[in-house]
Amino acid sequence: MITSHAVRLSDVAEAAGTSTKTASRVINGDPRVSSATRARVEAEVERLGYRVDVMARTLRRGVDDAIGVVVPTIGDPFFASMLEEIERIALERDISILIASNSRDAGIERKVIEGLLSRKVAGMVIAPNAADYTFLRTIRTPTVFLDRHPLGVETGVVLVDDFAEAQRAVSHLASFGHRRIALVVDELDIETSRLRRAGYHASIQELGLEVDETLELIGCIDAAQSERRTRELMSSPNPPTAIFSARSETSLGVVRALHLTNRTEIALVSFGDFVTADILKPAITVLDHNPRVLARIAMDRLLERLDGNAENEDQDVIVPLHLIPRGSGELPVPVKREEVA
Amino acid sequence: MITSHAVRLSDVAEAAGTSTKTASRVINGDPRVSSATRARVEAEVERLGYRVDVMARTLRRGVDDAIGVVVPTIGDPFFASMLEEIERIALERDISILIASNSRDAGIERKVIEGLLSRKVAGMVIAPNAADYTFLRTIRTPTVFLDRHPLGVETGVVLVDDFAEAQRAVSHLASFGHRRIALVVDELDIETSRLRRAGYHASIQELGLEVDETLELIGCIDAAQSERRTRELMSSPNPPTAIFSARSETSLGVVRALHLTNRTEIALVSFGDFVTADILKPAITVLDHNPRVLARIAMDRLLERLDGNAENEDQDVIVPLHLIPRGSGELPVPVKREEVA
DNA sequence: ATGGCACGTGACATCGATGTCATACGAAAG
DNA sequence: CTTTCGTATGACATCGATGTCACGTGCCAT
Repeated sequence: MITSHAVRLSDVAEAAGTSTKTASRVINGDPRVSSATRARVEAEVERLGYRVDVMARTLRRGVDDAIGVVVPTIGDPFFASMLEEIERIALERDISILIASNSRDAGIERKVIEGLLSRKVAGMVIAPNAADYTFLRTIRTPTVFLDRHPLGVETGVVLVDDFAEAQRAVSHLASFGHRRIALVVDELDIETSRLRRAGYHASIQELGLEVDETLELIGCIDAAQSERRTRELMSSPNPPTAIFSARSETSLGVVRALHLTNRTEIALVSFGDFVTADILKPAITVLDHNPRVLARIAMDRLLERLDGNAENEDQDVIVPLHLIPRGSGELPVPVKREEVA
Repeated sequence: MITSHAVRLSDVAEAAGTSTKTASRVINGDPRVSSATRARVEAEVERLGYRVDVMARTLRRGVDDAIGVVVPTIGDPFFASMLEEIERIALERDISILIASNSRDAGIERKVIEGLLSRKVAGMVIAPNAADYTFLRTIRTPTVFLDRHPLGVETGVVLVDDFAEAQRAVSHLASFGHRRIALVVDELDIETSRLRRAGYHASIQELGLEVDETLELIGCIDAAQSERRTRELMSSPNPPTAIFSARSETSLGVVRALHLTNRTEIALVSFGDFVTADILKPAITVLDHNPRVLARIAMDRLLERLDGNAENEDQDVIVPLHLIPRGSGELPVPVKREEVA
């Protein structure tokens, strides 16, 4: 209670008149302790405010009971929700999690992953950045990858069919007559970016159109970038009539650009939902890329692996998405000025 | 799979033909090592892929070099940004952070804090929940509290003047003629909720009005709650003409309710900005409660304390807010139907 | 020459908890 | 009455890194 925390297990043991080993048995729920001794030890634990030293325990055991989670950025609502869900699940099992972000920097990512490993985490959930994961090839720590395939490691991943879903989104826009459809996407060294762009290309070609590079806004790493680029594009000579934004954070920028320049007649589909998307005018049509669902599946897998079950390790899990039509994706092609005149 | 990371410092030392102690000196940058020895050790570290065992080091040293951060929820964008900023700053100093959330549960919060302590973190940044922190009274671990005063611990806190800022926000609404102003607020066991409500009361009374309890939506813990309650309120016999929402997450619910029921003529000021607040129609007037600023100041304080400097420990830091008028807070009182008729 | 000193080095104990193995005891089996 | 066995317990080594302290060497000042 009112102790400056130097209470060790040996203090408890001494106070209870037993050995540290027996006290250790008690706090670990070992049944081979007489109930009298157990009671005495438990009383002293309570009285002295004993708290196990996780460091010492982990050193001895060789493995912590916490699991590590690595995401590119915590601020991105997509990853924030994912983390929240992972934490919720972990809490149910009474295991704690160590969260680390890497600021989208491969060097930092490696450093934080090595940090987690040197902390001897029981397992890891990683939402990969662009990095090379070859250095993880030899580790034993059960690891589940989320959202993207890791370079250099052969293992199953929990993800969505980026190619097909992107293709569907673009085709959705096309079905309302759009032919000049722009793409707003993050950097192409990210697997999901490449795949979604490929899906965009597939859909364009399916329509019998040529890909117009001026309509591809590549390298939009955040909302600010994508807002700026969208504004530029919209004030160019031949702007698009529809936009496919390949990530919810870029969508925020696109939406901001369109609203602030009063171009909300432009059709838009966002890969990933975001807050207030349903109350904007028009409300934003989205592919509901739900981070909580991914997190849940990933945690199921990890917990299974922690129980020694590695059966499904090599198999991808593909989560299907729903396209939620809310208005922005169903806007028709505006009548051209020339045709009016 | 092949080599588990069993490379110890003694392995390195042996390979370099020296003692573990000297190897330890090398990896810790102790200058009292001949450059020849240093080079040999460093070569072996590289060759063997040695990585220090943080657990062992921390056990021996008695203190980890990571710092712990505790927030109520990671999903709340306010705390997410705060975490991001803290991590950014920590990264600059090359110290890692352990993030733990407590799902707004006092019991869990205590557990996670004890977990961090038993991991011997160098320091903590805590955004307090409703819990009692008396149990922290005796710890030595430098701790900075953020956003709210902790019960049971006398220490300075980095926060905003919730009372005065709330009062200002409500007075702002009143200055546009509003007299029926509703309050949407989280649970009152949270200090910030109580203070912001008190500010609301102060402003109401300043206007010479009575507080109308039916206009107080208390206990809105998330956006869903606040949306539901706002809808109820708006369809009551005598609805307000303006709303003061005391937290950015409740504001999301209010905005959703108003938009989905086409009541966007209702004035609104939000305590705390949120994404897309500036592009809604009307754009939302906010008190810019910026989590990054708080985080930066808190980290400055913590880092200072880690350097042994405890001067300002007892002093609160109060961060002034800016009220950003965007439209929703400047809407006039609509002409009443009776007066029209 | 020699005592002092700085410097590089390593043997050893230590941090706190726990795995291994041995032991003491009483009960059941022969 | 002895052997066997199960149960409760504790002595001790151990996990990996590092603090303590002592030692040996070479150099300088006396």
